[in-house]
Amino acid sequence: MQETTAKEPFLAVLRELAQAYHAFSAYSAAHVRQLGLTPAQFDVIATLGNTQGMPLSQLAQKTLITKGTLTGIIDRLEEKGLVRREVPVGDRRSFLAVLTPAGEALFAQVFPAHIDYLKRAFTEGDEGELEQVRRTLRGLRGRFQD
Amino acid sequence: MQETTAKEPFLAVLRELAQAYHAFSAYSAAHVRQLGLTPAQFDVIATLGNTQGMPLSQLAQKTLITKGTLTGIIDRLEEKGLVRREVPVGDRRSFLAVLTPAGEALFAQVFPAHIDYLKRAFTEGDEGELEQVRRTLRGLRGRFQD
DNA sequence: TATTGTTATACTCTATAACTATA
DNA sequence: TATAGTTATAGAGTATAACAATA
Repeated sequence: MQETTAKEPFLAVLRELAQAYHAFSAYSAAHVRQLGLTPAQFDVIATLGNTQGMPLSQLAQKTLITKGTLTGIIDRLEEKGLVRREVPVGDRRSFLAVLTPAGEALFAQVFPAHIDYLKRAFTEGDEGELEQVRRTLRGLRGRFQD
Repeated sequence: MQETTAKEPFLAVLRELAQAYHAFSAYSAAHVRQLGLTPAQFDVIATLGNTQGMPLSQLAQKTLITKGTLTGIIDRLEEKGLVRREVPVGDRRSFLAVLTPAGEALFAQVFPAHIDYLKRAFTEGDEGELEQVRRTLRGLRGRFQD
């Protein structure tokens, strides 16, 4: 996926996709780590924010983290006192992952700050253009998973 | 980066970027692992293919892998007999990473197959569209690193 | 039997920084 | 001093499969 050739335009697209994602990741992670969280941990906090909690299965779906890995991430967030497991009524096979008060406080404090940080990369007011970019990416994703 | 709000269209874009990349990664990695390589190892093999080898520093740049990690990856590829380190004339601080004959054979065998595999996601003949997608991604990347 | 999540194993990759050898 | 790469440390994510509890 390294050499861009005129013969394989789709390779150039994939390389750009990887590089765009990498650039975004590095940009975002630099900020997240200052908060003492890994990107995956931040993702979980951000996903649980403003919810009543959700089953680990649903959390795994939303964060794109596999269930085995998620167990470890939730463990570490529990150690930090940011998340707790709650047994939902009606199905004792599962747990809800829920933000603790400390987790909610952290979310309220750092999530908007992170959004602002990300937003700095989008200074110009290109509204309709963003919608077009979003559609383009949606289409690209669809090629690999539909 | 989970909830898409009309108020923050750029968040929707970033979420799509993450999901598009994730979908592509999963699609590609499923094939790569069948070859007994990790995605990072495949990336190195693919980058070294059809070259005379290159300094680890350059390889790190191209693959987006940091130099510390690259040391370990090259070590494992050396153990597999696919890559060797070569001391270039004129600068004994560095090494060239070079495919061994076995590495070249593997490259010749699996690289085109992988390209074909990836290509299956791009069945329609949308030539000019791909160029547009590439430009869109290039622009998105630029927001985070320029 | 199927589902949810945990555990175990064994690797692989990551970031960071200190370190060695060479330039 | 600066550069190329290695090493050390510590943590985090991956795949896979077996497992327990519940449905």
